[in-house]
Amino acid sequence: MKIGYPCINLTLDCRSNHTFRLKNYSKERLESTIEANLNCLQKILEFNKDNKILFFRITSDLIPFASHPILDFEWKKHFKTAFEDLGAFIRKNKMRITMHPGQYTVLNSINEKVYESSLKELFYHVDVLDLINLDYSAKIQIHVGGVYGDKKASMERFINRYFRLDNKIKNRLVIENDDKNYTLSDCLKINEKASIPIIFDVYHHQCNNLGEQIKEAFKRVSDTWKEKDGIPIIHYSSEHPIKKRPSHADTIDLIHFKNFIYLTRDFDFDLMLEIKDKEISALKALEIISNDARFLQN
DNA sequence: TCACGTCAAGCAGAT
DNA sequence: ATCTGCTTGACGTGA
Repeated sequence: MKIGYPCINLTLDCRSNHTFRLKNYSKERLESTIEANLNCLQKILEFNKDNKILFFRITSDLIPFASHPILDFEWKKHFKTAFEDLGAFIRKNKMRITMHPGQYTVLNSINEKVYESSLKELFYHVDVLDLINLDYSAKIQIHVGGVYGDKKASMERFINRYFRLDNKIKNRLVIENDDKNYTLSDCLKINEKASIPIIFDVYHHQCNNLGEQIKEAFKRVSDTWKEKDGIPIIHYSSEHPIKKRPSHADTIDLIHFKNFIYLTRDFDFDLMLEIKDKEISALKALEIISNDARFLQN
């Protein structure tokens, strides 16, 4: 079991998600921004290594405007070596990496233009993970998408479009249950047809479910991950103590977390903590699982 | 130097 | 009709 956090490290004084306004776009500005982002990413990974955090989500903002028509800079060629170095570091330290395209990536959109730009965005994410030279356990996770008043048709549209995807994307793409539209049960139905692995988000499930208990859910979800996909990925958060659902907690609730770890003791998985204080909570979680057999076997 | 309106892009649900 | 949340945070203009 590896513990991870998404995109941003709050302890370090650098960010790997620097961007700028489209109206200020220039090749030079893009190059210097990417360079700063890659440098910071390296620092974050070093921090993670030093703190035994072996799971991390790379921000989609790593390359600003990567799928935008304005882009006129060959960033893949230009930063080839930097990506190779990152890859060597990640593989040497047996880290797991994921990426999560934003809310504008909607594979099942009824708007053809949105569908096309979503494909571009998926290729961008694939390019990053391919340049870093990671195996297919490095996943790109998306939600199923929009409902458009007809969930059945929208799920079928997702499946049909999934089948037509380039293998480069299919090898890495996974779906995650969301807090409003597509439940675990919906994702499992899609998996039956498309064999796409499912990231189970425990907190989303709490917000949006058909009554499945955690253990039952873990069993079903684990079966969707094949050998080449790596062990299952689980997303964990708990609800904010004051704000109403679906607000994520500001920091980890240690009692809730201990209970979760105990409940899932029969399963092995990598755990992404979607909690606002990022690595602070990840470090607390690590301490709790430091004597767990699933952690020790890594 | 700092505050605060705005940022490439979608969708659903609440106000 | 407009706002909010989603990975919400970072940019950048104006004072």
